[in-house]
Amino acid sequence: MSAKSHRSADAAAGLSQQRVVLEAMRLADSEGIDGASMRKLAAALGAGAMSIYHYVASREELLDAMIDVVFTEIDPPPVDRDWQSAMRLRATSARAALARHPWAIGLMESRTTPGPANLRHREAVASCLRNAGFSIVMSAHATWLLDSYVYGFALQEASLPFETVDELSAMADAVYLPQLPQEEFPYLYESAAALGASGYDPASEFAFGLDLVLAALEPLRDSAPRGS
Amino acid sequence: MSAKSHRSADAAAGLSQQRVVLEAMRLADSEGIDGASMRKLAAALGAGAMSIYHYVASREELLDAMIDVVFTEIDPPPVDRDWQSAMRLRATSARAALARHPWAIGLMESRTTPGPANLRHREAVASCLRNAGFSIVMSAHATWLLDSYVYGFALQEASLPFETVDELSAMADAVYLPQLPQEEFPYLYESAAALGASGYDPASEFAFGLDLVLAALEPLRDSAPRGS
DNA sequence: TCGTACACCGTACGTCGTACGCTGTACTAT
DNA sequence: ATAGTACAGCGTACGACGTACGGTGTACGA
Repeated sequence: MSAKSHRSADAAAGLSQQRVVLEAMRLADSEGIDGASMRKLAAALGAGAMSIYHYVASREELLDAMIDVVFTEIDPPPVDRDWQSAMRLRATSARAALARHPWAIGLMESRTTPGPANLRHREAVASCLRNAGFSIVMSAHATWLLDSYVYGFALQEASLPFETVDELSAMADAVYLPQLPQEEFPYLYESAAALGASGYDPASEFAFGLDLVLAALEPLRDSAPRGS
Repeated sequence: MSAKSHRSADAAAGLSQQRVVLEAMRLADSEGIDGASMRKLAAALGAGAMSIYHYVASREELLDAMIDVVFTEIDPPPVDRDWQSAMRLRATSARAALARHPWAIGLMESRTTPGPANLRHREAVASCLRNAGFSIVMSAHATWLLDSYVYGFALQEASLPFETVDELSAMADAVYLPQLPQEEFPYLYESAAALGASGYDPASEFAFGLDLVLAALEPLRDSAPRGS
């Protein structure tokens, strides 16, 4: 018996807001967001259901905290790089984080108040763009555009019915193609056939659109700002 | 008493898969997706909770059907226009539909099998791009990019804490700005201040990124395909 | 007249979030 | 040593949820 626990099951005694939120994320990652119910979360922590409410005011607040941890995991754009590679690094990191935590995407829709990590991250992005010579409104445009792309890509990626490239090829050939009446959907069919044949990599698909957007944004900077 | 109803409360007697799904959408639009529970839906239809299961196998299937109706509301790219305006129309229509039905965005993440309207829509998009001279893989790239932008924009728009432009100005000045420590978040602050001053229109914000992406895609078509 | 199919419903089970009030421990002031 | 107070955690209970199961009345063909 550990010195700390004063009664019954200890289970690495001593909860904390951190431990609660992290365990909730672990559960949501592996079981889906419904797997992270208050009761199951408590059980996973070796505690009673109501104990959680000492560290989190409500389920809503827990979800907000989980989202903010996700933002913690997204690298801000590094300051010592040209703006394109800086933003590319941040976007890539964001996609990875959202792929790791697919439940976060669906959550963003209902949740409106940004947490501190979220704010810090946005500040870093705004700083990067402004210092690269974008005007205030241009920075806002660029942020909307880039964020839309990242979130939308993550959303689509999360709704793909497979996890790995091999699974795709297998599924495309075995399930998808036979179900697609070729006469009714000729273009979808040719596309699915090509995909099944060539394999498919979400990471490089993501890079394609990202580079295209970054390049299109480049000429919208003010000429000769300060650094970079 | 209408001739059709054989017992008790009629409530425009005669359910149907259509009526069920549309009422569910109406409820979700006005009360959020949680407002469209099976019981509340049944109540709104003047029926008992279990009656719904005669038209829909499960809640999951109901949600799938709702999503497919949303795709019904998105105009496919018209065939008689150049590819850019065709795709612009479709994207604009998609944004509008998703703004009308914000619950649909969060749903896409969990739901993997596309309904018939979804398939028809994707086919029309693929057809438009292929006929505009994009190669098979280029069409796929363009679709991913454009869809990512549309979905991501809708996701961000749905998580905005206000509905109208006036609300934004009011909120920016009254709530947002005072909460943002100017020393800690100088760039966010200047951005919020500019937004509060100038007003903000989601529709034109959407158009900005969309036009930029469409223009960036233009040179990726094969030279001299067939029409257009 | 009977039988069968259909449309619909009531009840019940297990789950959920959480309000409320109770425990036992630790620490502080006397 | 004693009393008081704060903290951490729990048990129970309530109303909502999705839905399995087994009705029950009406309509209609034979």
